[in-house]
Amino acid sequence: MPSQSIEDYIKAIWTLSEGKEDRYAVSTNALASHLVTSQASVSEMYKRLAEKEFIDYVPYRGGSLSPKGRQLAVSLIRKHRLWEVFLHEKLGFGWEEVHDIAEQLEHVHSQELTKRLDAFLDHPSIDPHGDYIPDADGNIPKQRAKPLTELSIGVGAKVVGVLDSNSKLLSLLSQKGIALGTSLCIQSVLPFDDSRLLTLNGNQSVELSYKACELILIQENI
Amino acid sequence: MPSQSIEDYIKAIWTLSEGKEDRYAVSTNALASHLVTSQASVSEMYKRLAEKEFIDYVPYRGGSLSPKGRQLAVSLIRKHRLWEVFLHEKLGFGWEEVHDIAEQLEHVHSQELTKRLDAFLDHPSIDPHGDYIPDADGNIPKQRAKPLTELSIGVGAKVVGVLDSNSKLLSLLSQKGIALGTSLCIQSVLPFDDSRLLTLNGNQSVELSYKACELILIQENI
DNA sequence: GCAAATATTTAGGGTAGCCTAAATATTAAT
DNA sequence: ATTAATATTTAGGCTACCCTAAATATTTGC
Repeated sequence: MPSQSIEDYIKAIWTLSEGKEDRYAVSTNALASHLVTSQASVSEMYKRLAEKEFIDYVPYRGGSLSPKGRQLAVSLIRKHRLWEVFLHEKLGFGWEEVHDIAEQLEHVHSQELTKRLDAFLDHPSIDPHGDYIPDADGNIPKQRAKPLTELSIGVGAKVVGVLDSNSKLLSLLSQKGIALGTSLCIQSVLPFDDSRLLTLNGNQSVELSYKACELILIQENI
Repeated sequence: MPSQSIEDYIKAIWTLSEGKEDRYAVSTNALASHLVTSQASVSEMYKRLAEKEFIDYVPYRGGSLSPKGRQLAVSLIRKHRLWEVFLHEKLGFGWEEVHDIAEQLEHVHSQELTKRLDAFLDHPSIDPHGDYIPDADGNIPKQRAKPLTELSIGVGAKVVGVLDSNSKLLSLLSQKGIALGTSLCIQSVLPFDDSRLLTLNGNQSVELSYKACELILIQENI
């Protein structure tokens, strides 16, 4: 059973190499500052992780997840996000509060627990921050959700998250009737300030500033 | 934040001194065999725990929980038992499966989580094994539930647990209509084999062997 | 292409836990 | 009241992490 510390490192390497090419090597420096620890500790841990075959490590070149490492990382991400859904949906925590608690819960070892939790939550595919939850086989859409500012006019899409847990943004959105899962489409882009005029759920019309649109993550309908 | 190891020790001391007088000192030996560790480790840890004021420790005389230690122990027991209820009631785990997972979950630090979990579960007072769950202030009935064999004829009581997670016993009980929370009273004790003739919930009559009665925990009505 | 800047590793040390074996205290038995 | 048995602590050592400071690689800027 990997220690909590090892799990934290593996998850951090995964996070820092997300979106990068396969076998992207994370530098000692980047990992140290992400984990708020010393470079010496990372260097030491890289050796341990390589020894246990969680990463491929070439001194001075950083570490990249091995298949075994990626599997561990993804299972941690899966657990983390499932717990976030639980905390938000079932216990009523705000999406800005769930992270720290999920950070602890993700280290609980029990495949059966993860399976049952997933079923209890009705097999969710996104967490309260709009991040995709890897499925039981570790598959996760690599296509990142994109900000609303990058959506073309007339293309249907669904809100899958926000890039900011700032509660002011959240209250603005709820005021406008925008929430996770809301279907929308851009009617037009207003002149001068680039505000978007949106159609929500096929009927309601609302206007949203460029500043807010930048922080809303959407997924285009297929 | 106390380490997981410290929490395990404190909980073990609490467990071993349950039912004993206040400030009962647990011997090094007893604790070592309970935790399946060496006596030397316990001796060492006793010093650390005393230093941090979780216990009172007199060398060669064992350790007893301080108020601070008892508070930590009870909060762990509370979390453990609440998680057990969650795993059993919400995720459908059998009562024999919940212990090991709850053992991990109890170490998650978040008072708010405990509070919300408690509310989500509707403030349960006993766990799937029939053990009392300490309330938010750490109060827990000291009066242990007693086996049905010790209940006097004609005295009303409520089933609060079983002493065996054997599934055969459980299916026997469900067949007879006995479950956690069932109110009952002993009508009579049959000759020769000491089987009990019970009245369930004020109406239904069933017979139960001495062997089964020994394993059923009840609490007398007040 | 080489010096300066930067990144990384090694050296040397620390703490929390764990262990076994040896030393010492306590308790029990005659 | 000694001795024998048992319980407990101390001594000495191990691993997994963590740290700072020093040494060494690599990269960058001219």
